[in-house]
Amino acid sequence: MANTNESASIHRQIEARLADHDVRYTKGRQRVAAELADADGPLSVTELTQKMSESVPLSSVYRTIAVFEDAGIVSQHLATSEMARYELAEWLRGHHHHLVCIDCGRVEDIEIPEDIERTVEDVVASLASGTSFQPTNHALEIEGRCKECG
Amino acid sequence: MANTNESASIHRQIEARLADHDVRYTKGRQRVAAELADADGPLSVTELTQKMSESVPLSSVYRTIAVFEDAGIVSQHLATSEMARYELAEWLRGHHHHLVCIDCGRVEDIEIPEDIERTVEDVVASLASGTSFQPTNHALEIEGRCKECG
DNA sequence: TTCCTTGCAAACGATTTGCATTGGA
DNA sequence: TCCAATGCAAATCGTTTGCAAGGAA
Repeated sequence: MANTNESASIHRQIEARLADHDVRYTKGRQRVAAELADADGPLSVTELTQKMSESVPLSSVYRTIAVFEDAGIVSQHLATSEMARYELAEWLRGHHHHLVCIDCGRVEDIEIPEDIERTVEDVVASLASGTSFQPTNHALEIEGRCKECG
Repeated sequence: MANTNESASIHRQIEARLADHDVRYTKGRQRVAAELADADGPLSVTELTQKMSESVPLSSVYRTIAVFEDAGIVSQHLATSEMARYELAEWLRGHHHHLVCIDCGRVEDIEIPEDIERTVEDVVASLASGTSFQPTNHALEIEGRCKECG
């Protein structure tokens, strides 16, 4: 994700998506997008703000996140945390899952081999088949202790 | 879970666990536990309070939840919601997963056949094997549209 | 000029906490 | 009696919003 080409491509896609929603891709929004694209896991608005060198009011970052969420550019991470954390949506960063440290709270993205992913999808499909629930997405969150807290 | 015997057993287990933590199983706490045992999905403190006939201050329910969480009796549901939702811990209600409606927000427990569960565990194990992350638990959240919102 | 965007401060809502009172062992 | 548990009100803290100033088309 630190790759320059990928990053440029992501920015272009975000710009296009925002254009569809008739909103501008301003510098402030670009900065937030850059941090999200660079992150290795979902970030809270506070973390996001701290990572941005120049001082930006929290409310502006909140508004940017709201615009992004509305346009489907970011999604909120499933968590038990007191603070919401956000990451680029799947169509931008690819399907992935999370390792959540139960001690320090750190969340790390994890990519999962295609064959295993297919297995998970089979599981989801077979679970839903008995019900009238129509699945559109799934999240496999793995809790445990990370390297540092191990 | 509406079964009386099961329910009685759960209360006994909770009482014992609380005793281990040197806290009493008071009437207020029993009422909260009863609602949780009766629920078919995780509940917010507000929902919990509303379900309890007699009026109880929110702060008391919050405190009960805090005590329960501390004793490992309830756990907080993984969510993107603005309000935290709680359910009885796994050792009390068994391992299960969730169907989350992306329209109405309703969360429903889903039990998963043993062979499929084993598959999920294999997936988790194989994902963690490459890392220094030590998994202790996992959650498979299935998002989609429920019967009513379908 | 015309709107969208931003900053600042105030408002909100979920959750927590201080303190005095109640109640169980 | 003694300390945990509770009710109430005030405090916190993440998040949202009103409004006026700034900026792009």
